[in-house]
Amino acid sequence: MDISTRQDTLTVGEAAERVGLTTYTLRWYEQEGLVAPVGRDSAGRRRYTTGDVDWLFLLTRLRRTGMPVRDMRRYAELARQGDSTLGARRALFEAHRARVLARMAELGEDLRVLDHKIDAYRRAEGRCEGS
Amino acid sequence: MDISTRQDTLTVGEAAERVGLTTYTLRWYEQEGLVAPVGRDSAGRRRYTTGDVDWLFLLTRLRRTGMPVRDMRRYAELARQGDSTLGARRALFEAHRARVLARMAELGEDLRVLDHKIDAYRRAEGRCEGS
DNA sequence: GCTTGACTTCGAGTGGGCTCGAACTGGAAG
DNA sequence: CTTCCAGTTCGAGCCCACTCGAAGTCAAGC
Repeated sequence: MDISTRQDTLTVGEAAERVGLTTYTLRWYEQEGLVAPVGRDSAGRRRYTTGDVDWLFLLTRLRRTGMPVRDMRRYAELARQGDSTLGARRALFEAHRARVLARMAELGEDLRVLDHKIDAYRRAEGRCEGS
Repeated sequence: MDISTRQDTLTVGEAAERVGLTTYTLRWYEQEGLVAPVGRDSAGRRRYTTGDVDWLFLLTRLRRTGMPVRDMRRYAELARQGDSTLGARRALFEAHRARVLARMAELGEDLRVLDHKIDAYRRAEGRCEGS
């Protein structure tokens, strides 16, 4: 309907909004090699395909789970090399999965410490009530 | 038995090892007001009491659960003000607890994305097996 | 045809959390 | 008495992940 949305591609601003990153960050990711060079329109402006946006979304999940940008770059390089790296990519994800699980377990333990502390505060408040 | 461990206090190096931080970080925490000024021996060296170490341990849990140093400082300030801030400190912990829970939920979702991806890689590897 | 606003590149700046080097001091072991 | 080690202070430096300002370009709307 709107000629500007024709062709199923998004501008950097639109893509940024979709994936929850800023336009600055999107350009920086490309520059850092986390994203393969994005297609351009006749005026040299980036046009993000659905595939590009999916890739960016995946990157945000990796990032959010604590993967360093360095490792994301390595992953992106593997992906660009095609099917021969499928095994390596899976291994990378499995290793990362294990780290995320460990992190969750750690958070669970830390949560128990917080709970104990909250309890201690409740008891202390009870004792100080009348003072 | 060892005269140097007399008095139940630890040097900065020992304390660092116990809580899993570096001596640099321990001094920096003190400088940043995350830790009240630590007692000194006759030569001006820090001596960490059991209480100091417990406090440091708690700080490491807060840090590990993603609390910014800024908030840890605020918490330390409250603690230094005594019992009148018990309620505020509990509130701070409860708010933080909620954030940690949210973070864990988020990690759980992200984990599902990772699992789907691992699955996709497995299937792709199966398909490429003979090539 | 002019204005507006989102885009472009480039390099510099920011904020968080440490991390370190330099120069010095003091107590314990040989 | 000397050597050594672990401490002291101070300010500077580092790494990460963005974040931004400046100067310019271009297409669309009025």
